[in-house]
Amino acid sequence: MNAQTIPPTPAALLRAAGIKVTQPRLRVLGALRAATRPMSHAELEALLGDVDRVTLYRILDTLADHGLATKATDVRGVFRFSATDMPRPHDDHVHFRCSRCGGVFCLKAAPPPPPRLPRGFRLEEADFDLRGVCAKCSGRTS
Amino acid sequence: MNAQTIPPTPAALLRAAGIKVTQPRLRVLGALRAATRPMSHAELEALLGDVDRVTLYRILDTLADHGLATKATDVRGVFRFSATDMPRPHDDHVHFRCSRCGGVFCLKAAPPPPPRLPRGFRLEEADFDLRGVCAKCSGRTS
DNA sequence: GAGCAAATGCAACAAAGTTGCATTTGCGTG
DNA sequence: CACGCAAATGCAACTTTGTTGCATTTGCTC
Repeated sequence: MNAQTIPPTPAALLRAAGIKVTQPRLRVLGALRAATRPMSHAELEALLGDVDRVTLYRILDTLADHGLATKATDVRGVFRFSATDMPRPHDDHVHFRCSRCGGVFCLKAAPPPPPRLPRGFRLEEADFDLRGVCAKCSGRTS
Repeated sequence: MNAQTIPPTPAALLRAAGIKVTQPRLRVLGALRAATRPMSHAELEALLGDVDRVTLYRILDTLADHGLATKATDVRGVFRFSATDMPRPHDDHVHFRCSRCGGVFCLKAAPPPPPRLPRGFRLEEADFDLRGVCAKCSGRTS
């Protein structure tokens, strides 16, 4: 029980989680831990090259099920995964989505304090999602 | 300039917007104005029966472009349309999405006041979107 | 009523996921 | 070390949500 400053290898993490150590899983977990922001399935697929689409979906779900990754949906409703215990810079956020051009703007405003949740609910992430018309689009009346 | 208490017919609205009055448009706008909540493409398609999928998408976009409908994305990222100037009961909202079972819970808490927007931005809707684990899912450790 | 642009309908495609099934692989056991 | 079995992978196919191209039909103006 000595303090570990060396980050655990993907293989050690998989073993510790009690799931088989396979080549695809090592690559996915490695990529996830190397990433600086939550990654979508499409991004990981492009990054890893030749992993099977379905296998990648399943590996990501498995990692999330065993606590090695966090699964969250982004503003567009697309799943994004990040390695657990990795620092996540863009976590809580205020977004503005332009309903005309579809652009997403990240506002610098701090997200408001979350309301009290019903008993048993555990908060993990919060997005304050605003929609309207951005400066550029509100210029042209269309 | 006399006060109109009679709601305008879909046909009158289409004409006023300067777009052609067609059968599919009348049906879509009618359904939208009869609906009590923002409708997804799939819901409208089921409701209307035999409108072409693509035509329905295009009609909805046309109505939105001409101010007769409002296009917004729901929590899942799916477009929802509502007739403009119709009362929309579920507009501003606090949602909690369970990252494990995917369930959406509508919290009774009032949405927080929106932050100040950059110049030129016009706010139309706001969602305070929380994610985490719901009471039922946090029961079973899995 | 004729002509033309606009709108519709159809086929096809794209992105994001899911499901079923056959094959391969990890790994505990002898 | 090799054997066997469950677990993981890879492939094909299908779903949902949305978009694009093109031929045909329809609304509206003259």
